[in-house]
Amino acid sequence: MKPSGDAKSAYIAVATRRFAMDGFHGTSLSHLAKDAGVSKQALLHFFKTKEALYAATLTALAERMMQDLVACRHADPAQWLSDYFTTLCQKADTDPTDMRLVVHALLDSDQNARKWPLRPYLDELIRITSATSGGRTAKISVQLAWVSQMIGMIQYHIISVPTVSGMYGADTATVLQVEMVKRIEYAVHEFCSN
Amino acid sequence: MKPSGDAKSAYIAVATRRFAMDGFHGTSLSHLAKDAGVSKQALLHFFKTKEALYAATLTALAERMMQDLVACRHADPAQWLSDYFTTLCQKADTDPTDMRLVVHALLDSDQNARKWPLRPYLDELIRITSATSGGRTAKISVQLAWVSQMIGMIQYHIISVPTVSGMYGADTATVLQVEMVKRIEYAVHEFCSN
DNA sequence: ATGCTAACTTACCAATCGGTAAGTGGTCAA
DNA sequence: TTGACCACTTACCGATTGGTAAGTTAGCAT
Repeated sequence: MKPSGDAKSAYIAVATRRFAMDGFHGTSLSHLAKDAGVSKQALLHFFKTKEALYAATLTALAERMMQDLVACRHADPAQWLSDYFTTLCQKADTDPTDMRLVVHALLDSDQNARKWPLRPYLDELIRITSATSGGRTAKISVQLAWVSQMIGMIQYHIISVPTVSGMYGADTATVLQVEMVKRIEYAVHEFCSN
Repeated sequence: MKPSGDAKSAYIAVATRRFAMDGFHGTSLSHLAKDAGVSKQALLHFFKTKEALYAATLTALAERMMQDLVACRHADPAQWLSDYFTTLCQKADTDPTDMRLVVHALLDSDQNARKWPLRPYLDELIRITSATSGGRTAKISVQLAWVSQMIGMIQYHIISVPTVSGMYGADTATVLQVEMVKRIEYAVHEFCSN
């Protein structure tokens, strides 16, 4: 018998991929079970409801994003932000799972009262921003606005690239990616240096 | 008996609201029928499948967005863009339906081969951008990248405002809105003037 | 009056949904 | 050896899903 933690996190990994692709309502427990190679009651053994499993994937997502952010730590906060946003954009380009999951969760979030697990991640981003020479002068709400504009640009870029490059040709995908990285670096420089 | 066109477009209006709120998979024909005050077979009489009804809402959405864009026509293309993006942002702030529908459609679009109806809208935006003094020099793909960055910022802003202002307090919503409009004007000026 | 068609309705269908109940087989401490 | 526990399975449940079939009703041209 496998140890408990392994199976549980394996189920979360499977659920993460499915929920990111098809959203909460587009994913059924049967599909998840088939993906994981077990019966669907194996999932319900660890997570009492489908909602609970979804919440667990969102919690894991939040931890992952926070770890990625901390992993880019740099003495210069502006460099930290620039590095983080750039690597986030590039990693998401090869695996858009996490970004899709965030956007799906955003679209679902306002009707049910599920608590939003990305608050510490946003708080940390604001903290870094407020440590830059340019961001120091701005109010917290303005920093929040800037931060959510940045991650919004990146996340939207990721979910729209397949469709847009499907319209205008596959070679446009690389242009979109390059332009996004350029805009990130420019925006960080413009906002974070006085 | 009502004329045909009225009922059909009324059903599309109902479906637009529901699909925008809950997405394709989160919306059932029964819910739509209850919203419209008819039996669900009334919907299936006009639209043979749920997918067909969804496609019709997306087509109507595309026409609406194109009309809104054309309605902002201005002699100066940069002013045109600035006006359009700003009014789009403000109208969507009071009624996020269309923006939510676009994002839902984006998340659904890459797996099935449904044709994307917003191509003419994007083309028109690129055409306007290429008419500005600053945009004239850029390649088409770069203009496409900039345009999709702009509408991405706006659409993501709209779908994230409820959640973010739910986290940081209701009064942050106005700050987010004001900062978004400021960023739009700045970005248009920066990209469109040489 | 009659027949045609458009716009529906009621009745029904197999399939699938999330979830419950009751085991089954293996591991491990006592 | 026993009994508890854990990870899981099979069997099953009522509700809901998208969709079909067969009417029903109203307007309208002939």
